Amino acid sequence: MPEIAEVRTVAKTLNKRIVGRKIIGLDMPYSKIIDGDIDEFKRQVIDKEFTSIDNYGKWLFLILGDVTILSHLRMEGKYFIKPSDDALTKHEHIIFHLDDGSDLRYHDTRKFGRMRLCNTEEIYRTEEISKLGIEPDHKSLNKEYVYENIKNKNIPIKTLLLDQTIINGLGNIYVDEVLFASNVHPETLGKMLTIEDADNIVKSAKRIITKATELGGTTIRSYTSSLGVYGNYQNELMVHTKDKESCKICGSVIEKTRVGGRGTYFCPKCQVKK
DNA sequence: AGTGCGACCCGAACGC
DNA sequence: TGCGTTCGGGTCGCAC
Repeated sequence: MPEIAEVRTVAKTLNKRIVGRKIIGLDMPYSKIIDGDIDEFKRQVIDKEFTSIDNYGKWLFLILGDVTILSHLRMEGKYFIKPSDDALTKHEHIIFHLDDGSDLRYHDTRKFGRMRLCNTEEIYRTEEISKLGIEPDHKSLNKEYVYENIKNKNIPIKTLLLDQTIINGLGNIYVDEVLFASNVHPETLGKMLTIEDADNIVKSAKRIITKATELGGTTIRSYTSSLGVYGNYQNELMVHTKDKESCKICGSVIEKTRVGGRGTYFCPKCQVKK
């Protein structure tokens, strides 16, 4: 569930809370979260200090000077800061003991999240990061770029936007919102879309992600908070989670369907399939 | 190469 | 009530 706006919120909060703290110990009750050699990971992060926290799309960068932990929260990954002597809870899988008596704890009910180590100067050359597209609100994202990347695709636009290689950072919630705002039906194949559709998608994505970032992201379902921080974009949602409710624009009944195996909400009147 | 889909996970919601 | 089943959601890897 954490998409770009939520990950930015986590990065911002972690920057305030752990920069300057040194890792003095590490426990890994469920070490499969970490890709690569576990002992090497441990050896590399012990005695390092968090120098800054950043993100690119949904990827979080926990920067420890010359090495960086790439952390992907997938659906339910969360970080918490707690006193070291607090008992571990069921879904706390990776525990960083810090030099001020607190822990940074990675919590993930579904164990889908992943972490791996890389050299800080090589972040953008890693397999995970190098293939990612442009962030929705970055100035270099424009209609020509999007149009060129979708115009030959025999794939539904919803699926294309969820694949992170064109636009980086949109997930199921914001893709539904962007397509609604663009008057594009989620099942429309990439090759059916016009440059005007691409323009609408770009403009909507910029507006929606800018607003969602300002509001700290979206808090829906059981996924509530990370580090005690709640987002407020859920109050702005037009279609996502609105099955059978009336469209705020035209009054039609919002429908729920599946596109590429994902729950998809849309307005049948505002978003006509081509 | 391009495209589709199950696996990874587990708790909540749902159906009987 | 209590059980079994379905759903969800990001990404990878395999199958066609």
